[in-house]
Amino acid sequence: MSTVERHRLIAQAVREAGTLTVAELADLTGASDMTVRRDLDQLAAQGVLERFRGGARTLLLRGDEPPFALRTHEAVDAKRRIAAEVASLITDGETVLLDSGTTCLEVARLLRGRQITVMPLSLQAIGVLGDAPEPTALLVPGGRPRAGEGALTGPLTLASLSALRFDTAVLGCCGLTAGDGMTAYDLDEAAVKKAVVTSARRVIAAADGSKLGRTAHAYVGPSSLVDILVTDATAPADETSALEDNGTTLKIV
Amino acid sequence: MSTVERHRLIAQAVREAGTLTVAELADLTGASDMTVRRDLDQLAAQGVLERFRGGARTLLLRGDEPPFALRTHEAVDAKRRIAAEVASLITDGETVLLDSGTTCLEVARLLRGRQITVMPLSLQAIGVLGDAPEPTALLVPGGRPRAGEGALTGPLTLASLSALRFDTAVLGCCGLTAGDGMTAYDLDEAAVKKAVVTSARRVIAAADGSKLGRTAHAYVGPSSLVDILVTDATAPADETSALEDNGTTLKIV
DNA sequence: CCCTAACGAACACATTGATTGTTCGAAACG
DNA sequence: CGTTTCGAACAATCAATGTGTTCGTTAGGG
Repeated sequence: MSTVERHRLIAQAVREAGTLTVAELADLTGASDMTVRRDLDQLAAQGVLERFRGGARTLLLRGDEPPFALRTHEAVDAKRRIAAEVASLITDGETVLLDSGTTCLEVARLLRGRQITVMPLSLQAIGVLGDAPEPTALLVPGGRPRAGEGALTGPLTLASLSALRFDTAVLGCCGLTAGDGMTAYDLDEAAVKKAVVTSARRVIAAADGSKLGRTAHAYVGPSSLVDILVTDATAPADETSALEDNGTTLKIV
Repeated sequence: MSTVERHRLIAQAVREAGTLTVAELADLTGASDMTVRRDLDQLAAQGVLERFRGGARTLLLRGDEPPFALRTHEAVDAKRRIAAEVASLITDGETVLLDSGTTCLEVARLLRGRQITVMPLSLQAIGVLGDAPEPTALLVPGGRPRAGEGALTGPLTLASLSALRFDTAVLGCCGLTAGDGMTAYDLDEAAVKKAVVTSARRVIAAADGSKLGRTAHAYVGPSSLVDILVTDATAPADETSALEDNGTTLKIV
């Protein structure tokens, strides 16, 4: 078992049980207690759980978004396929806005070296595209990164968005339904997504099936603002057809 | 010999000779020709030199600034000492502007975890501070990164700077003299440095001795806008005393 | 106040990834 | 058309990381 697998296993177990001891987790993972202790320290630093002497307890409430470091390793190949489709929808010469989130980060990797101008809205994507080879042009938006997520938000981000217009925006989202529209976990991020939609002529949403039919806290806008939705086959059929009725073009990979 | 040492050796040799063959460089470095070829490809990608069949020729004119990747490994311990002094001049709770350049990047490393708000003006520094532990707060300026340097410039950067005020700015520079003032190699960077000075209450310049008495192309402003200059003992004494006469406080480490 | 369990530091070991050199077939230049 | 250079592939080497063990220290409970 790799390190990240064990981290996910521990995070999930602690989240479900609420509280677990080091010994229980060592037993569960098959690793030594020292390794479990090191894992718990790392997960605590990521804000996933809280350490106490002898074990750990969860910090994530039900419905909370799992931290970025864990989401990165969930539904990996679905995200990769979705990202590949999104990248293929982008034409050379375009100016592209790239949202934060793990799926969009995967898109960023595929855009390296493409002949486009891209403005990524997360620190991670900036890192990926920061040393991209020619002819890719990078634009950095201002902003304050959300802890753990690296998603840029705030007045500087909104100002950067309002100063520019883009051919295509690639949007990630936490929830998307025909009824409740697009939603995000974080209010500031939702404000950024709203501005993104305003600044872009074409909006591509990249969301694996688990996001469809789900509703998060912060409202972004109606589903009709999504021109193209790229998702995978795990998306519920009733939801996708309802989204299609609202005017969104579907790409299921 | 490490990889970066060999790269520097090759870059310097090609720069001085103008043109060298793979065989000559393999002989010089003691590495195999395959390794030299790989090195040349990497240096060509960095814009240091131009590949041709059988060897490479320099792209750097005399007086040009060597690329970032090479400067990082020059005067390493002087930069580190200067950076340590700069970091010690910054008080907890301050808001700090951090310029681009290799010396300021070293400062960024020392600011990780400090209780400050910091806005770095280069991609590299953003990368270093992007996952800084609490209680460091990061602000990202907008901008277009200069190829190879990662220095953020342009209207978005200027807008971000004009929207904020800072307690302290840490400025790197390419040249600083009492007579010609502060100068940079790049016009856009000079414009950013001007805005930096305007947005900061206190200006600390971090420049190793080689920068003093040197004048580059783009004018930033008179030396009197530097409140504190942190440099090392290789700085020419006549220059430092002239700067001191202009009102700059000296810290020689 | 003491005892026990948990912790963290230090070391050894394994595994992984990066770097380098070699070989060989392909391509470029004269 | 021959020679030289190049690039891909493979194997060897080295560094870095992750893991487990040991042992002295510390925190908390009785």
